[in-house]
Amino acid sequence: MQRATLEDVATLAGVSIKTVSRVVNREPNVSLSTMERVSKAIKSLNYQPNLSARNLASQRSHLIALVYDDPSTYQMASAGYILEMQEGALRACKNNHYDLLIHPCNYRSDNIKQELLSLVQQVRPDGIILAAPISGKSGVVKSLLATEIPIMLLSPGKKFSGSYSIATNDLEISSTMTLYLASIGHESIAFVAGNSSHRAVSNRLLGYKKALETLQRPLVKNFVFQGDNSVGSGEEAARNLLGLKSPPTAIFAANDDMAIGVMRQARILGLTIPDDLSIAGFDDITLARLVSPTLTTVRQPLAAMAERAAELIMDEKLRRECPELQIVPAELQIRESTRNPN
Amino acid sequence: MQRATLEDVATLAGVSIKTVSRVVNREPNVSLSTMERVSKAIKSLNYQPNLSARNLASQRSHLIALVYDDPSTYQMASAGYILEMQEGALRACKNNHYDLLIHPCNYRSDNIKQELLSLVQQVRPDGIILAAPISGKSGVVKSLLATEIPIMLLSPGKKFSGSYSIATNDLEISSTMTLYLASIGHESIAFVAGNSSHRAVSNRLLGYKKALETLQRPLVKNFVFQGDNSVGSGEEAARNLLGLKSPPTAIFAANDDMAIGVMRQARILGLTIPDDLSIAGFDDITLARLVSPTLTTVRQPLAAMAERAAELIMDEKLRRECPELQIVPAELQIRESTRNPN
DNA sequence: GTGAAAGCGCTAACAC
DNA sequence: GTGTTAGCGCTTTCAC
Repeated sequence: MQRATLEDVATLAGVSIKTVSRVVNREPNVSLSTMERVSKAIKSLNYQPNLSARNLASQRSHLIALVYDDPSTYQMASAGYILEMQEGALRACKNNHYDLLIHPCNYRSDNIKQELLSLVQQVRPDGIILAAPISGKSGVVKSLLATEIPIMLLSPGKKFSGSYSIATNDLEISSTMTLYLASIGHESIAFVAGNSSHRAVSNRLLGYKKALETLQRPLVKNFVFQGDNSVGSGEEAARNLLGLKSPPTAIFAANDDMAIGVMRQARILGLTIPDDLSIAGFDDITLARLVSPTLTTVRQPLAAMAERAAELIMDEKLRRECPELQIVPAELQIRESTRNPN
Repeated sequence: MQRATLEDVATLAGVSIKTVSRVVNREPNVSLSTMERVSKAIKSLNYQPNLSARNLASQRSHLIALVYDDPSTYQMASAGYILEMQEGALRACKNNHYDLLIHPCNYRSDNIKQELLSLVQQVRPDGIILAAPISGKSGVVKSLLATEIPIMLLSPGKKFSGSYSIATNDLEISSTMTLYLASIGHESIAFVAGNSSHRAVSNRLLGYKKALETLQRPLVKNFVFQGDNSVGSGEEAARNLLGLKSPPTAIFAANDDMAIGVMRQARILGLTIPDDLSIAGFDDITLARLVSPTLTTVRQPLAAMAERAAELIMDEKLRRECPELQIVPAELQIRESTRNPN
């Protein structure tokens, strides 16, 4: 199939290629009649602009690169996350005739910087979206900033001026979850903290603490268990917290994996969820809806965040008008694993 | 950051751009000494070829498009599949300096044909991988064939000459699974058939039948329940099959969702899995390893299939030498949900 | 309102 | 071995 070019269209419509280009790009200064003539020619030849040619001439690729930690190195636990981000980014792309290029890369790899630099310089995406935890790697972000394409950081560990950060209100929503547990009658609420290397995760502990302050309750040291984000550490937390002489009636874990560990261990200890113990998590992983009882948790609007990121890349005006840090609020997902105590 | 061009490198190395081009593309006819000089210049300028320019000139984009049914329309049940395909395709891409562009689209949409045609004509990927069930849509495949880029079909419903198909041995492996169940002592094995619109799924029923022939057992009509690939139809199948006056001791479902439905319903009926009933599925979805007991199933090597597809796109020679239909064998995943009866 | 001409950075075909 | 010359199909600048 021979694809039509601007010139073919121009010849057929009896105008210059520039005029056709104007019509294609919806630029002003075309009379209605010629526009119609050109439109007809475009349709009859089934003309489609060649992206490469357009990119070469205009220095835009109509491509967005989405970069995240390679799930295969993580045993696909993060499948839901990744698809959600892809979905959000794609939604924005489809509305704007952009395409999405995905580029998982190993967080731990040393040459990730070089790898992304190559990606940017060769493919020349119009912007790049970095998902956590890569969005927190200073070296990577900094070297990318030098390429002068818009850098979007999803839930970054820190702020990098020159780039845009899109994050959730981890602290506030964690506070809200804690307050929710209190509101349904829990007097003693424990917290399983996560690996503090991710800034977002440590903010969750701060949210828990803030809620206690709001409630004018003391922070009981024994009620905060330091986990490491793994299911195993959730189990350990449960053994520890439920072994206290006055155990909590609710446990809020900084991520779903740990919450599921808590759930599993609580059941081994003979407790019924949520009758004997309420459990809440954070992240809303796929499994959260599949365990029984289903897990009360916090849902990060990852799709919305990625969509926003993509929109900002595609719209320079929007970008200039918005702050470098934007918050997309998370939401409580109240399910079966929490209810009033006793 | 100003990116270097071939010309910059040529100037610095004191050669023509063609020579630099030769070095970059590892073409022959460059003396060792000039090659070294050029290499040095490339490094010092951190030269990276501009893909758009290369594409425009050479008619290759170093881009592969992966097209699949949009998971958001399916509630993300297929998350595992998609990531596996992406992973496989990406693995091949990384080895060859290609990039991957993903393009989910709604299977049911009417203008999917036009949408993919636009994708191909605008982005000009060097090839396109169509996942099932889109790989079975005649109209789509045919119109894509006209674009003359390599079309790779993953587990297609039919064969389309001119395109390449990469499939698993659904029939044989289903037979193998049935034989396996027989081999551990099951005398009566029921089958839950899936929606026959997908050719692969109906092949599974044929495999079951073939195994019965091999075993010289009669095909009991009541032992084949027609489901629709959903968990709900699995539950229905269980109610039906286990309500028979001589119920089967093993149930093999044509996909994991239905197997999980069977499992759920069997438990409601008071049966213990696998003591009272063995259950096997097909697909090895993420959930298969998460349910308890873990589900015996068949694993399609989706990553390997996608990888192979990508390799064929990137290597024309390979493509010419291989048959249009290639089989990548599936594997039994024996887990906890099957054991000897009684 | 419209068009001519000059590139964007690269590859291809052909000299030398 | 190496260089020269045309483009690839589009946008951009500027003239009309």
